[in-house]
Amino acid sequence: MRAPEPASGTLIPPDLPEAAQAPPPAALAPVALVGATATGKSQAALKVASTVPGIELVSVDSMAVYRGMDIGTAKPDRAARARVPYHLVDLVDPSEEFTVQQFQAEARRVLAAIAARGHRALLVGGTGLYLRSVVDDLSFPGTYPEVAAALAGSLEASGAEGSPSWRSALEDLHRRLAVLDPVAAGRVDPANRRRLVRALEVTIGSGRPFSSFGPGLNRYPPTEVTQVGLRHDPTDLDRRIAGRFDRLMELGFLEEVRRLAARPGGLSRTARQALGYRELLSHIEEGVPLRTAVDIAVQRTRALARRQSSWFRRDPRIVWMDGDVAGSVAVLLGGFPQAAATVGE
RNA sequence: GGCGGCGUGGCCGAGUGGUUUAGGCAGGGGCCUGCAAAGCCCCGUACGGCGGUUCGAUUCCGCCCGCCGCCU
Repeated sequence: MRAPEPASGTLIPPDLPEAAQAPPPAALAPVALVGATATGKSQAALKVASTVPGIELVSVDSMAVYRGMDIGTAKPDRAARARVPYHLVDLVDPSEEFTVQQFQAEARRVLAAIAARGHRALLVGGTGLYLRSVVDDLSFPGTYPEVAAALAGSLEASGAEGSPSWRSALEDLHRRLAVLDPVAAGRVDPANRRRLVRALEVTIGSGRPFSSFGPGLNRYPPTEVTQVGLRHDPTDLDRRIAGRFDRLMELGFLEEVRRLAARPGGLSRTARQALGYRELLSHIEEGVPLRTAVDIAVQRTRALARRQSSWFRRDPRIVWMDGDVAGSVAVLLGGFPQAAATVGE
């Protein structure tokens, strides 16, 4: 009898979804478990990792990379992480900025190490772009801060954000991109300042069209990574989200945010946009009523879940399952139903 | 009981006697190669009820209903 395993007779669904019957991927190729927030991915992954030998978990979560942001990101606790290798969490200090680029580099390193050990990686997480960066081995163009600053500066100088002159300046930028890189211009929404500036930054900075760095994200080439999507009834998921937030508050989420905010470096631009942190920060720093902050956080989390579902839904390579996926994933990873069932007894 | 005010789409909230019937939030859909738990785009003919005035009423008048305030 193993202490951490709750009694469960449903570890293995009687019918294995198609994924389990699909041609087996390369022996050691990673498997990914994806889905919206609060869907139970991490729990399922931990379950799998504790039943199938040689599995190492790799988090694919843009916010769990920050040290000290534990409660709000619902990181597995110390005990769980002691039992199962859990990578790509606690990579940087919350006062530092972090981007896909770094994530990808770390992921490559970790995945190589896992393979070298003869182990198998189970990627778990809900940050779509981060996952794509490893699944599709995207190559990100570099960054050209001076160019970006100049572009941003010209926009700022044109007037207040949203003003007519500002809008026309934005249109000018899009026209400029259309000349330098028509393909990219076609992909970037003229109103999306951030994407627009980025495409221009790369094109001008590198001297190569932004679009030449990749086909875009709406191409889904074959990959050796088997991706399993965990789906949930939307109403049920909303309930889980609200319930989970209450639980996080009870665990001392507010205190965690206070502590982080009080640190010398505070929270970086990227770290402070984490859901829950952002809203709780508005309570701490701007006096927004706690109740309001919490309500907003829950609402925004629902919105996030929708965006995540929408993102993953588009990827035709993902095999969807609902309910208890741990058993199926275990099989996929080479575990045996009997073994898992025995542990679950 | 009297007097006054209010009653707008799920919520908040402008407004007008008659071209496209504000806006915000929530909700739904979609997008995306360096902030991605972020960012961006699209989607809503609603004016409490019944009469009246009017060529035409959500907007004016009357009554009714409901809410709020004050008075007795």
